[in-house]
Amino acid sequence: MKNCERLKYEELLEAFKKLLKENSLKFTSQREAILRTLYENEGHYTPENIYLLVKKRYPDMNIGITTVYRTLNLLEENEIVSSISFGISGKKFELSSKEHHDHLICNCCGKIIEFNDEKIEQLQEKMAKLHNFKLTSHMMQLYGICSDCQK
Amino acid sequence: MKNCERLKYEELLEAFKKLLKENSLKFTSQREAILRTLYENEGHYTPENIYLLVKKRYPDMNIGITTVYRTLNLLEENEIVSSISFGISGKKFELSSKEHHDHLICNCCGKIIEFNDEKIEQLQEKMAKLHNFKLTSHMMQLYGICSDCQK
DNA sequence: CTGTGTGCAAACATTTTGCAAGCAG
DNA sequence: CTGCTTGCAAAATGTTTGCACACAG
Repeated sequence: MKNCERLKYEELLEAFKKLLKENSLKFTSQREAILRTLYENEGHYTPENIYLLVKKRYPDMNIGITTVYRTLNLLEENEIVSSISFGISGKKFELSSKEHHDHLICNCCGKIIEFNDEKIEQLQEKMAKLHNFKLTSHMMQLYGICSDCQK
Repeated sequence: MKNCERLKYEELLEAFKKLLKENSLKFTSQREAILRTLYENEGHYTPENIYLLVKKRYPDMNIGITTVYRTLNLLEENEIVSSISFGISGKKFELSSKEHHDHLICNCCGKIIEFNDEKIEQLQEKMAKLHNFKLTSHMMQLYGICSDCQK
């Protein structure tokens, strides 16, 4: 796990606590467990995935999948995680990093590669302007066969 | 409805019949009703939407939502329709046109505008190449507030 | 006739909601 | 203490499957 460029966990946690306080919400062990699990497992997960990861990481914690859904929605509303719905079954969530990125998805093994291209971003802005849209967000997915699966 | 640039319905129908014949499948009134409904209603619809449109257009036809799902899957496998899953609840389908396009989606009223930008397409190809992906398809969605909703 | 297609009901899968008890502040 | 949170079960959605009958070829 590369730590150099990433937000430290403590900073993330503080941001979360601040957010909770501002909204008169409570800091609970379940909420922290979900946040930490997302932090420790970089990648894209379904609520079910995350639920299982939390149970594995905290075998003694009593947690229900309902809480995972509720917490993910809370985190998404506050842009701490972001979600993306790929073709099949449900949304997948990941921790938002500071940097926006797009996804390259292998049809064969499901691998997801993230990338970012400044020129594409600029063109997207241009297209929005052309249609008088005030852009709030965007996502792009490229589907294909990754180099491993081409062999 | 602009007919000038579009495939005539008869051509679409012939292509569908050909496809059915090649796979030893049968041409039924329900299948035609769904195809025609998609043709007559440009736009992006959920299976439920399409089911209701078909019932409205063919009040005397006995049709179940199951058939709509099965037919949409059949049409999608054969690339006569394509689907896209937006954030909320389920896939939406539309007739495939010859031209690939991307989507500009209003967060407020749900309006969908289609567009295409050759430069973006080229950059997408470039990104795929950079990661040794063999590209099969891609989709891009820009979310924002449309000009009407900004008022 | 044969085998595919259909509608219905039931099964599934995923996500949300109602509720009584638990716990953070 | 107060009221937000939780887990559970049930409900609500969205989609697929099993089956007996219908019908296209």
